[in-house]
Amino acid sequence: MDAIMALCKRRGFIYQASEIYGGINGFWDYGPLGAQLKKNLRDAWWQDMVLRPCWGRSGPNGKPVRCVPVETCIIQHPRVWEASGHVAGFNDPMVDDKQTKQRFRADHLFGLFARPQSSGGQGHFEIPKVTIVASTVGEAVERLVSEKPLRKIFNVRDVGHSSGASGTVQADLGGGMHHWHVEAVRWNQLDEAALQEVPSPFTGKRGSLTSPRQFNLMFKTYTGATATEDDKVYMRPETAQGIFVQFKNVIDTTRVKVPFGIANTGKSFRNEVTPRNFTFRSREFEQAELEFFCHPDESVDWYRFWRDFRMEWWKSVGLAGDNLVLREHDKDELSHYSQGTSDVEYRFPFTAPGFGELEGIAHRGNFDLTQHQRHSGAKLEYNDTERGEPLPNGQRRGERYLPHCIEPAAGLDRGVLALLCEAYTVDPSRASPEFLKLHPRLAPIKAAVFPLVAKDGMPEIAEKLHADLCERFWRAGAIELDEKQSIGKRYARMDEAGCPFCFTIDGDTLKDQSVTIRERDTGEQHRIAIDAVSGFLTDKLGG
RNA sequence: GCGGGCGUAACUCAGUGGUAGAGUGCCACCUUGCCAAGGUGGAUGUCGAGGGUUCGAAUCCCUUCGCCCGCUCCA
Repeated sequence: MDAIMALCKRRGFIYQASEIYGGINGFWDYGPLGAQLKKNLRDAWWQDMVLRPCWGRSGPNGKPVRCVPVETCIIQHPRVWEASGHVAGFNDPMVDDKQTKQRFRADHLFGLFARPQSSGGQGHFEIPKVTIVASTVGEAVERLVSEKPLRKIFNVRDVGHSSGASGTVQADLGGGMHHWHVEAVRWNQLDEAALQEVPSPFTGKRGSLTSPRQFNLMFKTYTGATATEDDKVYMRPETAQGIFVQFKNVIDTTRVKVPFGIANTGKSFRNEVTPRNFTFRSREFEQAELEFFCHPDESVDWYRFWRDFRMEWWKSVGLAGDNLVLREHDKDELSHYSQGTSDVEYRFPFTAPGFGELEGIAHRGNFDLTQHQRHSGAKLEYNDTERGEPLPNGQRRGERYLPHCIEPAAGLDRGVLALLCEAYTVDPSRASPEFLKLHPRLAPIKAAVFPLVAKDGMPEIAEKLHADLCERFWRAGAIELDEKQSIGKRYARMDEAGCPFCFTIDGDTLKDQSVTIRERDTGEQHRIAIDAVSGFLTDKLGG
C-alpha cells in the first residue's frame, strides 16, 4: 500500500489536502491525473446509470430502465436530517444495538426492575431482566402497565395506581399489591463490563449493546453572516436525502412513471471516528447514488436486479478479479425496514484478507418517503394510473402508494482507490517494473505519441498524428506527445501513469506510413498504418 | 478514543550534538534506431510545526499536527 501511495503522490494522482500546512486529518486532494481518473469514473457511472441505464437492457418488468438525474444542495433544511434520523444523537451519547443496528439515546435506556419500593428504590446495581427505550420514566412506567409482553415478563396480574413522576407502579406481581420501582439504567454509572450484561431492548439478547458514545456525525455550520445557533445547518452526510426531498417535484414535472430512478452525485461529509487507510475513509467524500422507486410488490425483483447489475458494472470498469465480491447481508444485519442489503466489496491491500465496502445496494422499503411525509406534512404518495381495477373506458382506477426504494449507493473515492489498487502491478522482469493497468475507459491518459528519435522528420510526423488524435479524442481524455529522452524512459513514464497505448513514429514510418503500437500491459508491439490509429483507438476506448 | 511506529529533496531513505547527504526522479544539452541506455551540466530542503536545553539541535526534552499499524468503531 505504501508503494501505491508513493506512486499516487509521485505521479500526481492523490495529494494530502493542505499538505504544506501539515495536512488535515481525513481530507485528500486529487492531482491532475487523479482528478481526470475520478471524473472518468463519475462519467462512466453517469453514462451507465442515467444516460443509458444498465447499458440499455430491460429491467425485471421487461421494459427499459429509466433514470433521471438531480443535483441537490450539500446544505439542506435542518429538518431534513431530523426526518432522516441523522440529527438524533448529535448531542447525546448514543448506544447501538450491534445486532439490529438500532441506535438510541443512552439516557433513554430504562431497565425495568422488580424492586419493591420499600427498599427505597436504592441498592447497588443489578442487571435488569428487561430493558426498554422510552423518552421519560413516565413513558417507561406506562409501557410496563400497558404492554402485554412486558406485563407477562413481570407477571403483572393487576395494576393499581402508577406514577410516572416517581417512577413507581402499584401492581400485583404475584405476591399481592405492592409498589414497585421502575428505574432508569444510568449509562454513565455502568462500566463496560456491566453494559455487556444488559439485555438489548429490541432482542433481549445480552452483550449486543455498545458502550455509550458521543457522535458528531454531521459537520455543522451556519447560514447568514451572524452565525447564531438559530442559523445552524448541517452539511449532508449522504446525497440520497436530496433525492427523497425532491421526489415529488420530479414526479410532478418530468412525466416519469414508477418504476424509475433518480440519480444524484456529489460531495458528502462525515466526521468519521477514525479516518484511515488513505482515501478509504475520508471526512469529505463523493457519492454516486441512485434511488430507484418501484411498487412494493416489485421491489424485491428490482433489488436483485440492481444488486446484480452493480456488481457487473464494477467488473466492467476493471475490477474483474477475485478481489471483488458481492456480499449479501445476513438477516440480523439488516435495518428494521430493509428487505435486503448487499455490499459490493473490494479486497484492498489494507483490508486483506478482508474486504472493504465500495457500494451498498439497499432495499429501503418506503422508510425515507414515510419519514419525510411525516416530518414535512407534504403528500408524497404516488398515483399509479397503471394499477387498480380496469374501468369501462379502458383506463384503470389507479392506486395510491408510497413507492419502495432500491438504493445503489457507490463511493466514488473508494472506487478510484480500488481502481488504483487493482491496476497497480509490479513486474520485476520489465524495464518499468511498476505500472498501472487501468482500463482504457478510465485511464486519464488515453494514448501517447512518440518519435523514436528526435530527428529525421519523425518529430514532425508525431506532432501531426498527435494533433489529429487530439482533434478526434479530446473528449475522451488526454493524448500525450513526448520526444524527450530515451524511448524506454517515455514508455516507462506512460506505464506508470496508466496510459494504455503508445504510438511510435520510426524510420519505417517515413517509408510505408506505418507506426508501432506498444501495448502497456504486455509490452508487445505491432505495426499499423498511421491512418488506422484513430480507428484503433476508437475501438479500444469504446464510443 | 487507547497503544505502538514513523515524519530529512518530487519519491525511497542515510545521517545520534559540530558545514544538509545518497540513489532514483526532474530540467537542459549531447548522444540515440524500441523499453527507466550513456555522457556532461543544473535546479530543488522552513530536516512536519511550535517551544525548551545547549556556545551550537535534523539529532536531546516538552507540546502539537500529520501518516502508518493494532484494538475500538464504521452512524
